[in-house]
This record gives sequence, structure tokens and C-alpha cells, in this order.
Amino acid sequence: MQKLTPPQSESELLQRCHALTTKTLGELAYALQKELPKNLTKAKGFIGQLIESALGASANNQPEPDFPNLGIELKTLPLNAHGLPKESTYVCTAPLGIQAEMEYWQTSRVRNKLAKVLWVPIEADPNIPLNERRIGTPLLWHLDPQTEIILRQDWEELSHSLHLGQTENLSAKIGIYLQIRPKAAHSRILNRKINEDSEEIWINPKGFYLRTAFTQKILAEHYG
DNA sequence: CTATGATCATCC
DNA sequence: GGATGATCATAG
Repeated sequence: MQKLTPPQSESELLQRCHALTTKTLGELAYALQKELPKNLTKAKGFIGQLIESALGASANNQPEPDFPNLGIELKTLPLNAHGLPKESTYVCTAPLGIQAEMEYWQTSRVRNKLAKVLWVPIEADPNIPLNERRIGTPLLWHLDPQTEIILRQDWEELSHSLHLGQTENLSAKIGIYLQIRPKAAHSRILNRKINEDSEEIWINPKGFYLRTAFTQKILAEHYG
């Protein structure tokens, strides 16, 4: 398997993705001439990057969908022994700067990324050796109006707290589908921010994540 | 340093 | 056992 050019159409992307179904990570890594890590402890993003290169996603780190020309974001979905998503899904970093306040839902990075997502389920039961874990049937999903109402409410509530620097309201407990969690190399990294009382505060960088309840619901609705 | 890819590890 | 908070690797 060679390094791929980005897919030029949705059907080309889907075709590539369906070709991966039932393959093992070991087979795919071999085909791409990549060495599988012993475990994911020190290679947490390995599988996501493996699938990216298998599909020809642009290897950028822009706050844009993985396939900008198609407006499609790629997300791997680790499944537990019951076939249900076992981890939350990272969406994007949460802006702490002045610009943060000026982001509106319609043009927000969260909505931009979640408008259309190609979910690729991957076996992630720890009892299965990494190289034997299989890739599942992909699901090309797009944001529907009912879901968007809830996501938007979550996003606006969380963005509001971020904007005001209300750290007490930035816990991962807030939000129905979307939540805010730390997103940094470690907890000692702090960014300066001026809060609603014009005080200087320092906060650990945050990211937006989708709860497992959200991705479990998506799979249930589309796979039954 | 900030973005991406996420999962780990601990607490309740 | 699940959720929250912490952390790891890499690219530009």
C-alpha cells in the first residue's frame, strides 16, 4: 500500500474505508509498513493516525475536518467487549483567548467538525491483542437538527463559562452530549486569562469532548 | 506553543 | 465500572 492522495469524493472515501472493514490492525500496519506499538500507553493516537494514512487524510494539524475538500471529519471509535464506544471522543481545543467570545455556534470549530463525521469503529477490548483487533463497518454520519439543538445548548453554556473565566463551571460534569476536559501535556501547563471581574487567572488548557453516551446513541441508531 | 491523534489512571 | 481529570506522542 502506497501513500495515498486525499480522496476526491465522498464515494471514494467510503470505498477506501469499506475496504478496511474486518482487517486487523496488524494487517493494516504491515501494509502501511508501520510498526505496531506494544500497547497504547505511549502511543495513544497511533490507531487514529494509522487509519488516517490508510484513507489518505491530509496529515495536517489544522482545526479543520480531516478531509477539508469533503467537509468530513474522521474519528475512530474504540469499542469495548460489548461493541459499545468505551472512550469519549475528542473534538477540538476550547479557545480561552479573547477571540473565543466571538465564536458563534454556526461557525464554531465544534460544529465545523461535527457537521459530517466518518466514524470508524475499532475493537478495543483489552483482552484482544492489539495486532488482532479488527476494524469495523464505517458510518458516515451528519448532524441532524434534533441533535444539533442539544449540542448547541451544551456548547453555548460551556463557551459562556469559558468566556467569563468561570473555572468552577468548567468541570466535565456539565453538558449533555458535549463536555469540557483538560487537554494538555500535563496539568502544570497554565494559560493566562482575564475573568469577568478583570482578574488574572491561570487555567489548564481545555478541549471539547463528546461523551460516550453520544457516540453510543449514534451507533445504536444507525446499526440497531 | 498549539494543533492534531487519543487513551490512561485514579477516584468515587 | 464509569466518569473525570491527567497524560503521551507527533507535526508544524
